[in-house]
Amino acid sequence: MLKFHNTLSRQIEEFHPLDEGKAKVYICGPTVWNFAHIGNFRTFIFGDVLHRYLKFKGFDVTYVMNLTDVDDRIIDEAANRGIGIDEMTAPYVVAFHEDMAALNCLEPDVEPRATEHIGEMIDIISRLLEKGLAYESDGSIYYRITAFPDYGKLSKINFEGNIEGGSARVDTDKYEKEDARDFALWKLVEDPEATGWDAPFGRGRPGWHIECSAMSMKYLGETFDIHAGGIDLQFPHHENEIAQSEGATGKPFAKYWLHGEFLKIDNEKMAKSLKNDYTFRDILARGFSPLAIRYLLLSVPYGKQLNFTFEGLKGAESAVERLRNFRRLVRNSAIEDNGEAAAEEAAAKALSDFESVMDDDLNTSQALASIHNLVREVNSITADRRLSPSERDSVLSALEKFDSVLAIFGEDSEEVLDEEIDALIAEREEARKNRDFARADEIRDRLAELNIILADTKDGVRWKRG
RNA sequence: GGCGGCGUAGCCAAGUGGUAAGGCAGAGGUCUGCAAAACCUUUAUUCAUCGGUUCGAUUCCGAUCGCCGCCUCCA
Repeated sequence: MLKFHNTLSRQIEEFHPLDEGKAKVYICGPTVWNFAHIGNFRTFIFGDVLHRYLKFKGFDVTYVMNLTDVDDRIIDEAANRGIGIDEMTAPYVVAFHEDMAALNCLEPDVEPRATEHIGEMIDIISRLLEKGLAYESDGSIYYRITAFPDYGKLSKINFEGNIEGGSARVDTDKYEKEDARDFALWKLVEDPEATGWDAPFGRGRPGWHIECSAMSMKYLGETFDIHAGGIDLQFPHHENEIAQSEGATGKPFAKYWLHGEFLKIDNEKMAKSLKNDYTFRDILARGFSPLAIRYLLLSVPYGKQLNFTFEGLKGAESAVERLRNFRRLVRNSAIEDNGEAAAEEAAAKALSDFESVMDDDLNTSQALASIHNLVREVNSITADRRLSPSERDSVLSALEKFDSVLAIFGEDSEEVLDEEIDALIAEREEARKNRDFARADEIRDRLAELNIILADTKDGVRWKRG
């Protein structure tokens, strides 16, 4: 039974989420105005694991990730350059897709953009106006928080202490708002030259939060299962989404809220000023593989801060390589119909461990441990004897299942023996038999230049591409 | 000022009221012509500090120190 530890979900136990075999998931995606940094990808990779695990559990999943392309920074920069918003964001959208693909993330079922859902946003704002949950002031539209008593239940924010405490910066001067906490749903654009959209309540631009209410409900319904995103979005973004959506529909919005915690870099916060806000591309340029990056980002459960270091990334690289070697060795291992089943039992145990820890709020840390345990056990077995056919099949099948969720093994390059390589290996074997080790090593070096790494085992010569 | 999280071996870290997963790195060994890979053994009487509750706490409570986050459209 899949459980999440989010506090809000515990408060709404009357829900029976995921009980109809369907899972509807919305995750707040990137603002497509630059290359996303590695911290963003932690959240997106966690979202991907959620997506994959729900499928693993047999749910019919609808996974929606939005691309935020309505943002004053984007709109104004596009206007400065005299190009459209789409043209402005296109390179970053392409880059984002490339990065996500490199990180083995499944494509979302829907990837809606804010610019294409202005009409839906206007509809929600109109409903809020009708219900008295929104009001017009100086041509802009604001949400009336005093009319939504549940406000603050997600982030458990205490406004009284906050505001009286003196450190909360709520700009009361800028607009004529009824309450300092009220937020913009629609921002009036007075300059006819400036980019804006027409609405019954005036020409303007949508507030930041309304897009996610509009797009999530359009594709998933007024009540859906899981809403995910980075922890920083919890307040005010997600709090405001709840207020807008539940205010407009009168129905519960998302049943579960999952927030990806922040990354620390070398135990410091990630910040532009510290110059440690690496993009995925920066890290690739340092020679690390996407698989290792994915592995490292999954090595700590999503709800905990993760200390990202390049030393840790090297470790992840080794760990991934070990897993890949293991799969290759099992796949190529000689088998023997010996009726043994110890490895089969280990595989079954590992799978059941994997599922029970993943069920517990997606504990990827322990999920990885269950895989490593299997590796160690099967390696011990194969050191002594050959696997039985059913042992080998069950181990390979378990690995496939693990990887359908974690996606850390990567593609297995089919080891088709080129005739040239084949001939060289045969020649080397001949040389070794004749104890002409100089020649044997020469051939091994030659193959190494071709990026072929040899391994002599008692079952014959193995090779892999380096 | 308000709210929340964290502090576990050299490093990254999981976890639990009953006596510490996993990975990386290190050390020794097996195997090998040498390597590589793999395997075995090995690294925390101890989980920031000080008190309290308990038969028993790393795990619960309180205090202290340190770090991080949200309250600023930064994942």
